[in-house]
Amino acid sequence: MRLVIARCTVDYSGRLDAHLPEAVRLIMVKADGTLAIHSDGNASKPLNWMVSPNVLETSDDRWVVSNKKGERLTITLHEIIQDVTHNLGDDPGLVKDGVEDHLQALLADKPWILEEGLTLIRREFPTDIGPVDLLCADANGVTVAVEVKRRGDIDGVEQLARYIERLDNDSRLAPVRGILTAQSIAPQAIVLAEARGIEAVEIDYDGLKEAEDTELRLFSIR
Amino acid sequence: MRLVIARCTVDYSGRLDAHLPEAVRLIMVKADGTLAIHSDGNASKPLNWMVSPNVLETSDDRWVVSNKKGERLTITLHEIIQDVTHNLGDDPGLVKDGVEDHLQALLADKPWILEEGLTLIRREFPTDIGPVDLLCADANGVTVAVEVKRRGDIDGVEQLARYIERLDNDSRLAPVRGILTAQSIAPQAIVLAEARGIEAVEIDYDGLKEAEDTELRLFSIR
DNA sequence: GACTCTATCTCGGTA
DNA sequence: TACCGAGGTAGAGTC
Repeated sequence: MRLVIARCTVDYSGRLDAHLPEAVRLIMVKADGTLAIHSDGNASKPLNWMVSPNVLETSDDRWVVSNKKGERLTITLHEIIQDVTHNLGDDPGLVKDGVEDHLQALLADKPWILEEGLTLIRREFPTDIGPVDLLCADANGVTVAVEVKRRGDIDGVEQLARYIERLDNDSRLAPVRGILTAQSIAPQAIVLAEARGIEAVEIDYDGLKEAEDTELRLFSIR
Repeated sequence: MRLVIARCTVDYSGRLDAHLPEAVRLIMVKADGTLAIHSDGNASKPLNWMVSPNVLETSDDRWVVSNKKGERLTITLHEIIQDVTHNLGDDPGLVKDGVEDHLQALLADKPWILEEGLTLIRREFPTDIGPVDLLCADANGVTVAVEVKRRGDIDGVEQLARYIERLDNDSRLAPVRGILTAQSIAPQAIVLAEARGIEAVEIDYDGLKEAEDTELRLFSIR
């Protein structure tokens, strides 16, 4: 990683046009070529950037970064205050927990947590307006579309309602019920879900994970 | 701005839980307290971060950043390789061109680009669920609600459908047609728009800008 | 402060 | 590769 502190002006032309007047900024160049220009205040995001893959051409006072899509970032250097390079090496990467995907995987594995007798037909069931998180069948064989969210909001209810509308057009699936499930569901979302005939089910992710671990300890050797 | 290159491990607990194993990384601390941790590759985004306002407590080998919302970032420093601080000063900020607002302004000026005979009634026409980008009348005097996006997605169709539903309640405006317009429109959005009786119109912003410039050259002295 | 909407969103997944 | 949805979205504007 190369870190340059410099007084510079910047022009970007690509998905939009943007210009940065002369000021002192940090220019960060990562090992893969990703370049970012940061100011000191009022934003965690860079002012300007160009992600890898790209081509960087440098002369004494001008850097030009361009990519295949025809985007171009031009940095004019007026004064270089510091210029250091460090080899950071590979990063083992981030370990995340508690996101929607884990919830979905967990519920795909054990749909009966949501409702007794519920069985999985397919995860990410495709429709022409996007995939339904989980398509299931209830104890009576009725199709159930399940939308999994980390947090249940009005958007999630709307999204599920759209899917149900689509699925109901398929005579092999109709009629279709809906369940919105999340770790916590906003009161407004519960109201809207009721109005739409959709069930809202809060689940305890941490509790489930624990149960999962217990089960693993019971049924497998680790 | 303070730049620390250090071998470190990081734990974040807040909107999710995340952990970074030991590795050499860049820790960037901006003047406003915003902190970001970058690796050297494969991402323009920081691995972990905490935006201002926050509180940073530092000891020799441990930094703890926390905020009011109960989020907490813990950095354990195993080896500090470099630690520099620069005062960058205020940044004059970014000048942009080509975003949704420009499209809207352009279409407000020349609504007939979308459909022959279309005239503007009002830009940002208020409803009780938010403003309609452009309210127009077609060649037959029928009200047309126009939603302008840089990119047309399902959300935009829903948004426009909600506005139309609202406007149709106003006997002075009903019946109301809808046009979703964007530089590019997703296939799913086109499907949903058709199902909702909404037209989807792609427009060429660059071409229009050029036409604009030509027109300016023809009709004004610059 | 809470809500809404845009974004050079970024990022990961899948067809 | 392109498209699509999620995000600790961030950030800006409005109420």
